[in-house]
Amino acid sequence: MDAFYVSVELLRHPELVGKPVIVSGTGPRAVVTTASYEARKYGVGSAMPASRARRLCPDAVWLPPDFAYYREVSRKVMALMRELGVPIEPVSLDEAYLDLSSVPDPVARMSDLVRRIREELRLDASVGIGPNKLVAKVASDAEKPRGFVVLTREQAVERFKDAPVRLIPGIGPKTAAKLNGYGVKTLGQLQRCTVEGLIERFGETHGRMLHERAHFRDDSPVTPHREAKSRSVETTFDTDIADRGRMEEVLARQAERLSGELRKRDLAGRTIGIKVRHDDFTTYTRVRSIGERTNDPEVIAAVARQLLRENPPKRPVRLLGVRVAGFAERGAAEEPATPTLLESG
DNA sequence: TCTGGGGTCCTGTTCCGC
DNA sequence: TCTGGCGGAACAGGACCC
Repeated sequence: MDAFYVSVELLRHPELVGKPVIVSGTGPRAVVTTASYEARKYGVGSAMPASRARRLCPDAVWLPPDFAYYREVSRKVMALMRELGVPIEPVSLDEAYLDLSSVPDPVARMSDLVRRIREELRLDASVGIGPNKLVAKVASDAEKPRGFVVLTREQAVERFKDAPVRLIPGIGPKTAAKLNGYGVKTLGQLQRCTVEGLIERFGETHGRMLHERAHFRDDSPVTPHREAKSRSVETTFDTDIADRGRMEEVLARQAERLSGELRKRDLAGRTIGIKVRHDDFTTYTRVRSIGERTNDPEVIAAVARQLLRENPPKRPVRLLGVRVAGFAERGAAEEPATPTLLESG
């Protein structure tokens, strides 16, 4: 979906159509969630500190995110997609892969889908069609907004050979900087690297992945349902806190919220963790596994508190978080009861 | 310029039991 | 009784994605 959160907001704020609109939190440490294409002209983009966005585009209209609403609209988009009757892998509220390999005329079906999304939901979408998820993903981004790009693997290799390596999902800032350090800036240059050379510099898995992706080879399946592995709640404070008692109160409240989310989904985990970010952005995490799975707010809070006491922050704290992982194995039978080892674990 | 929140996956290390 | 090797689980951190 194109600029999804902003576009959804424009449905209920039609007077803002054509204006620079930014969906973002309001605090001093907020970042931009989505910017309308008008705002992007000023250089505003996702994940940018809101303070900077405000300087770049002071006249933008600021809206706080309303994820409940976006979820509702997302469900309608996904429902239209599901009418195609093919495997669908939702990636996020605004993105999904469809396995069209069994469909006789995928281009026509996707044209229909985009038209229906536009007519019935008044929203724009971009489509990429290819022999695998990687080609489809890059193609879908290539001509946003309202893009519709169909490519073979060979066409993708040719079309993007002069693009920066960052174009490839999975090549982030660190990998791109490292590649640039070796003089590899474009996908064409990456395509000419030997797999041996990449493995030497990036390790077996990552090196091989870079080589495969440079050539737009990808055999990952469209996975309709994936089990959650962890669930977390974290908070960045408007101003740093140094008081240990206040930190423990925060952890307790987060444990309460997290417990609610877990119970809503009928999840419970054996591994409880905290995350601490100092004022200088150094971050550490600590986890502890306990004897049996839990979603009890008191138990989560007790372990979180214990972890914080055993690993006190060395500087003022800007972020605290709580996480629960280690859910039941998919399809596994209930674990036999084992004693909880809160103290010794 | 000063960096959200919610996730996944991978790697390297350490610990422990056999 | 001590030592060594091995494998799995747990843990910490980092890169990345939307």
